[in-house]
Amino acid sequence: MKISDAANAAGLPVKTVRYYAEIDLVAPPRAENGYRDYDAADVKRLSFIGRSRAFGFSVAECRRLLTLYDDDSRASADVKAIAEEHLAALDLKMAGLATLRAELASIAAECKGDAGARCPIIDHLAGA
Amino acid sequence: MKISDAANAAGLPVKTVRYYAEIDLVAPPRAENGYRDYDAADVKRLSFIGRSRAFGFSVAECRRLLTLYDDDSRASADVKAIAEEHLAALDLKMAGLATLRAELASIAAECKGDAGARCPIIDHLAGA
DNA sequence: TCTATTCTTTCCAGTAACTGGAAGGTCAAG
DNA sequence: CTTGACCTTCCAGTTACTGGAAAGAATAGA
Repeated sequence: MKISDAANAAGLPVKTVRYYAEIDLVAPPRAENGYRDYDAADVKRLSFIGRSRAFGFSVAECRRLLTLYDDDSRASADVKAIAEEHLAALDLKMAGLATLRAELASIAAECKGDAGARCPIIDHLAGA
Repeated sequence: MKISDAANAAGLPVKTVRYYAEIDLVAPPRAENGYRDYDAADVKRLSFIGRSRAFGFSVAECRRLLTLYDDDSRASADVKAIAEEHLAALDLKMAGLATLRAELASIAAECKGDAGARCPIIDHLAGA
C-alpha cells in the first residue's frame, strides 16, 4: 500500500506519515520503485500513534507506548505508569494555566478599556 | 551597563537578553568595544517583557504590548483587547486540556496496572 | 503511444523561543 | 603578564511537524 493510502486509512497527513518513517516510528520497507510499502499492521500502528498524539502524548511517549503495544508479554502496569505520568503533567500544566488566567483576569478587570492612556494592565506588567 | 548586569536586573538569562536584542525587541546601542550598552530604560523594558512572558503572552504580543507601553497616547482599550484575546486563548487551551485529561483518566481507571498484559489503555489507543 | 496529471521521492527551510557550546576578542585583578 | 570572567558571533539542537522545490514513477485519457 502506498503512503497516501496508509495516511488516509490512519487519518494522518502524508507529510506526517513520512516524518514518522524518517524518525523510525513506523518505517515500512521499500517497493522496487523506491516507494514506501505500507501494510495493514503499519496502518494500525499509525492509527495508534494518531490517537496517542491526540491524547497529548509526546512522540517519545508514543514510541514507548508502541513498544508496549507490540509486546505481548507487557505488564499493563508499565502502560498505566506512562498514562499516570502524563496525567500528572497535564495537571501541572492546567494548574499553571489556571493560576495565570486568574491573575491576568483580575488585572484586566481593573482596566477600564477606554480611550484613556491610564492602564492598570500596563502598570502591572511594568512592575508597579 | 553590560548585558549581564541588565540581565540580572531584569531577572532574565543573558542568552535570552541577547536573543531579544537580535530580534529587535530591546536593542541597545553598542559601546566602543562592541559590547551592548544597556541603560535603565532598557532594563525596564526587559522586565516588562519578562513579566509579560510569565503571563503567557507570546513574543509577538510582547512586542505589541511594548509599543503600547511606550505610547503615552495609547488607548487602554487596545491593551485590554490584547489581554482579553489572550484570556480567550487560555480558556480554549484549558478546556481542551480538561477534556483530554478527563478522557485519559477514565480510560486509565479501567486498567488494573498489574503484571498482566491485558490493558484497556492500549486497547483504546489501538482503536478498540 | 503520447501526454497530462497525479503520485512518489529527497532535501531544504521555517515555525516559537530560546538554549548550549565553540572559537575568539576584551577587560579587570593580582 | 597571566589568569579568569566576561563579551562577541555563529552554529546546532530542541518539538513535531509543514510547506515547497526539483525530479523520477505511475496512471488515465486521447
